[in-house]
Amino acid sequence: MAGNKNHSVPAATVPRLSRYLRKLQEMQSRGTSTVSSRQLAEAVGTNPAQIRKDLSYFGEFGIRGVGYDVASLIEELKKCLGLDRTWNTIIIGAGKLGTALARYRAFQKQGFNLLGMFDSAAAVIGKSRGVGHVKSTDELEDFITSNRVDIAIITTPASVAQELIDRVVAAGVPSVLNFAPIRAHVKEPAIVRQVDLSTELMSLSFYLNNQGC
Amino acid sequence: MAGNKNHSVPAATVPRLSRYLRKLQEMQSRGTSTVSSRQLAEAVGTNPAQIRKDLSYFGEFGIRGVGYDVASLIEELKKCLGLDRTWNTIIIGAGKLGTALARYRAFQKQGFNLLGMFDSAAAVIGKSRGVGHVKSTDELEDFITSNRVDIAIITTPASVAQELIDRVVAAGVPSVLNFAPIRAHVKEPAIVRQVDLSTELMSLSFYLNNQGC
DNA sequence: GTGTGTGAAAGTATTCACAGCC
DNA sequence: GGCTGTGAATACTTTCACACAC
Repeated sequence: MAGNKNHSVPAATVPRLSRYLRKLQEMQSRGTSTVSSRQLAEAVGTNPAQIRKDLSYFGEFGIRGVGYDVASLIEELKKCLGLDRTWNTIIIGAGKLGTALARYRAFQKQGFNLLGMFDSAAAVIGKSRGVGHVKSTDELEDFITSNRVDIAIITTPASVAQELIDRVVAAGVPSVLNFAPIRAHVKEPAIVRQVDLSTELMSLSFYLNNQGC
Repeated sequence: MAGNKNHSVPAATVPRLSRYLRKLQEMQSRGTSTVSSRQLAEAVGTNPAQIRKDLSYFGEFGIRGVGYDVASLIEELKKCLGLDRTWNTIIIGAGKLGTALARYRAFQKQGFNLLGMFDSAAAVIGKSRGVGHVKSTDELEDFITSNRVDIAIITTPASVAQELIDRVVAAGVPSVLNFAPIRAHVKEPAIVRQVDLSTELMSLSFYLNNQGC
């Protein structure tokens, strides 16, 4: 069986695949060569049937009575997740958070290639922030036109985030990872994901506060 | 495992409440005093029924035929989310990301009070990182014993994250917000939430790659 | 025997649609 | 007229349980 289309893959499955991948890579580095759905489920904190069901959307990767070969399951998952290629990224916002991400080289190893950083503050433009010089946001459109940019990572203040997202999407960037504390919107067919510190803190607050309201 | 959750509020509702709150605060600062579920839904990108259903788990906050009073809905949501009080936090890991979070004062305004930062590297201990001096992780247990710490924010490398989480939870911290790229586990009744950059990037990769696998 | 792959069942979440109130 | 609050309906997700392969 070949050519599963991913519009039938449940949205909830996708982030789990990346957690399976990470755990499998960790197991591989410790010398594990075979794993059952039960062992992997234990390691990532889920149910074995969840894992088998998730994998079943993409193919049959296991051997009955045995389990999964760690190395080949890693390869399959990377293929499913589109990690058998390189994605070009830019970071917009060269503050502390943007700089932290630029210097976080771990994801370069997974195929995310940081092409450049942009900021609007004269004080940081031209400075080195782990990936060449910081460019002016004025140059965004030109840069996107002459380089394939797959993912724009937004680490600007909330006040300018949506405007910058609109600009990069209009210039042709197909996806956005937004760290600014706004609910960003993009025009179809572009896609956006949010990383939202304050929502996570407030969720903790809710569960800590379990006699309130 | 037996997961005893708060009341009967769906887990999916909780993070949405914080997004409603953020948008309402933004609307209030622009002078809006009344809002209908349709207007709020439009602003946050969801369905009006979703909002009414989410709010209905906590009470009846609206006026039929009119909508919601922005100011009083803000107050109600803050109460529901436990934001009518102060939560004490610490940051463990004084690298770029930890420092970025420490300097991000926006969440101080929502009632999250940063008590201190901890690191294990001699080079940063004692340095100023936006909130007094960075303390040694050796002092964690003493600090937690003598100060009420509600939330530990983990911004360390993956290799030491789970060990530090185990230590702070054992010392009595009831909740953890983990930025390290591991799937952290905590012993009941402590709670943990993950902010996972690489999972988000890989999810984008999956959807960008829509003819793969 | 062991463990996968998968329909069916159970459990959650979202959306509809309308009664009731302003 | 408008809009909320909510049971009912739909859609989605997880878990069960067992046929089947090793």
